[in-house]
Amino acid sequence: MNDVKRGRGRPRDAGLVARREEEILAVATRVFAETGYRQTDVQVVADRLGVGKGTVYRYFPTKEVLFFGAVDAGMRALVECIDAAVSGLDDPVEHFERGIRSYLGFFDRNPDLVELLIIERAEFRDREQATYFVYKERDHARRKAFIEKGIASGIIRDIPPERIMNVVGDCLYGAMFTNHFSNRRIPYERQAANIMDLLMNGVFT
Amino acid sequence: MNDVKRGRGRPRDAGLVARREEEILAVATRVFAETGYRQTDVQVVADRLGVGKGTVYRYFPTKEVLFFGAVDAGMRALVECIDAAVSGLDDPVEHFERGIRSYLGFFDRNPDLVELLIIERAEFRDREQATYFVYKERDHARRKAFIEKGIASGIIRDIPPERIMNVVGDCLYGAMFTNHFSNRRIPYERQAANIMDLLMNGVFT
Amino acid sequence: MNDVKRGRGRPRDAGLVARREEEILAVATRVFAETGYRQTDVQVVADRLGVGKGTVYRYFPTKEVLFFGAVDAGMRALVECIDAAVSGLDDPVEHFERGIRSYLGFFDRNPDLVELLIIERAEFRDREQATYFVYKERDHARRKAFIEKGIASGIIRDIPPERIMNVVGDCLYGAMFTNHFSNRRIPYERQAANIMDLLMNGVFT
Amino acid sequence: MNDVKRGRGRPRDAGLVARREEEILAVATRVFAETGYRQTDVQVVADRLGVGKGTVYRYFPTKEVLFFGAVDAGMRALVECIDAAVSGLDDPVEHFERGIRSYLGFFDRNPDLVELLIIERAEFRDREQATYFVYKERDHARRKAFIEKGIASGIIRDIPPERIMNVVGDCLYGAMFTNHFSNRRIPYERQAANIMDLLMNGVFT
DNA sequence: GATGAATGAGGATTCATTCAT
DNA sequence: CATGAATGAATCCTCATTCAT
Repeated sequence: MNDVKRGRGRPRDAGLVARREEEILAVATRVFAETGYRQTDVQVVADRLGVGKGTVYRYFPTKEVLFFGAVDAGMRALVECIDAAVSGLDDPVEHFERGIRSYLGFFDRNPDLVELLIIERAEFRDREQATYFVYKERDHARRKAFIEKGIASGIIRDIPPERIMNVVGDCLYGAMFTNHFSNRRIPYERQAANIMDLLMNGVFT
Repeated sequence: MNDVKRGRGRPRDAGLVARREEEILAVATRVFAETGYRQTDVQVVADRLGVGKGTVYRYFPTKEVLFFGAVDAGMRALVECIDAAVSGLDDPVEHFERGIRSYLGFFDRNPDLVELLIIERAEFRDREQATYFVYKERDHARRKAFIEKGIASGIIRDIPPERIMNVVGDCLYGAMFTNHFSNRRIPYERQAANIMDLLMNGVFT
Repeated sequence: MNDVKRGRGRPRDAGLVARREEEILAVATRVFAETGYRQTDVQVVADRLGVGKGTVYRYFPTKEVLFFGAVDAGMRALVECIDAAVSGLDDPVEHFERGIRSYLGFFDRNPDLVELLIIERAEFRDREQATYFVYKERDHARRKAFIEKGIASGIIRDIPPERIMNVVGDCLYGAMFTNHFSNRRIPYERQAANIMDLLMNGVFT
Repeated sequence: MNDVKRGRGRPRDAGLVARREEEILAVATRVFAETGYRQTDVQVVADRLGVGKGTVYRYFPTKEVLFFGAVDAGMRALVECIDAAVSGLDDPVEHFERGIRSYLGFFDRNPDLVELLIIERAEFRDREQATYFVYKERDHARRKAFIEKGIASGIIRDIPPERIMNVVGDCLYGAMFTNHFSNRRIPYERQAANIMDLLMNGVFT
């Protein structure tokens, strides 16, 4: 942690800064999710942290940066969670289900992130791409390769991978929002199983 | 002073009121979708209509009422569109596909409503239920009966109707948002066909 | 009523106009007293009358004129009431008491006028003189002569008439406001008697 | 993050806050008295103070709070003034006169408070009790006891104390308003003497 | 004459951001 | 470094008045 050349004065403690940032982001996530973007007063974030407003501004130069910091932290955590869940799984079916389950489980435990995603789209209409889709795209190639491998091994039907990715992706995205918005209370494991059931067996006889 | 009923003076024109309301809602839908709720100045709506701000307030007493008027008009149109598309269809499979297709087609032609739905959820976090789900719930029994009939006639697999409704509903909701947010440009007829394909045949072999 | 030269068209019915004006003033008095000047919407006055807003404006060209019309009507009624009560009374003491009693009685029956007087002063700070004092001054000479006569006849103490007029006037003005503002519920006859008692016998032994 | 108590950063200066509040109230009193409540733009108060409008709102969260702050400060000062004038006086007659004189003197020096009292009643018609009467009532018992003592010692006539308090109270209240509204320019010492004269000797012979 | 549709000036309040202490 | 006092741009809504019908 101290490999960097010592400058003059008190050395920066990068770890401290990082910890502070995390604390702030955690509180900001809560407050934004509760109150919305516009309605959130940075003062409230500061109050909840027990620090002065100026301190928050020291770590995040604008409210917007603070907000996107929170969204980003949430999305990073989501990706980590899913990666951890599917890493090392060889069976495509199992991989599929674990991925779905961890996605739903994550949002079940982190409803604030759902709010943040909605808020982001509502407030920052003009951004090229919403953060969610940035992360989604980043992983696109990997997921595609996974599907192609499943097709090659004869486990997945030989149809355009994009078609599968789209439908499954939409289904999860929709489930995540619907769970949160309509207060639907299916345990996420069962919900994942239900989705898998339809993906395996279809709707019709 | 009590002969108001005689109808002296300028008569009220109920038709005028209705027409005005529609015009205003149409413009408001555009402006809210472009600008967001908070960022939208009612003055801008008035300007685009070429009327004074007071006039807008004559018809819609608050900005919030105006906004919900727009959302509601949009949802009513959606419901009408789908109803028209599936009315008189007996074959469950055809009914299913037509429903999906008209849903996707409607939002494809009315991207502003997608924005409005997002904005509503982001700004009016505390509402009991978002308008979309109010409308969805209103139709719940009918859709369920439809599925049950399909099961009874052996065309739809004999699994809990709710499970099908949830997965299909989430899939469409997710598709609608994803199309709009990630600027996905699949023709809606093909997208409907893709979804139907997976619902009929599943993902796996 | 028709002595004026007939003009062309339907002759003006001065009586009708006057009656209409009175009706409007009566309602306006109520509404202003209830709601205050600024907060009063002329539309509300019109609504309560069951006429269009334009009609009110036909009779009173501005809200301000309407308000002062109401105040003036009230003050005219007060003066009439007191005049009627004291006319023909020769005994100064009785005259005094009757005047006080009718003043208090009038405001007791017309609390709206109290509000109007307050409102006038609060809203029209810059007027040369509030209506109440215009009317008061108009009667000044007569009251002074009355006191002087009482002094001359040895019934009233020989002190400057102004002193008596001031103290008694202030006492009544204060009583009128205080009755209304602090919801004091002494019957006005008794209150008049109490005031007379102190004016006759003083406070101290 | 929890060491706020250590007092890092710019310390709060309680004295500064109090001083600021006083300054603001002083200016607000002037402006409200000049302009009225509704007509007063808080911006004007800020301008006269040479600060931003936001600063005024820092200290007084709404215009209404600001207004009542001004009224209250005025009434507090009145009470203090009278208390100081009569403290330590044993002779009831002297006490009486000093009280009256200091009341009239105070309002003579503080005409803005007269305006504020009127404005309060005109704008806040629906309040349980106007500030003036709140303060008056607060002192009721003390004044009553004073009168009763005077009666017991044979200096004040043995009549219901309330009667005396009412008449004298109304007389002062009316004098205060009348002085201000009709621009009456009697020196307050003489006015107090005049009132005392009538209270001692009555009007009639 | 009567009506009510249209207008737009006017004013309270919030809150992101800066910067002196 | 940390703080919080100060700022002012931004925006909703009301309502007197006008005038076409």
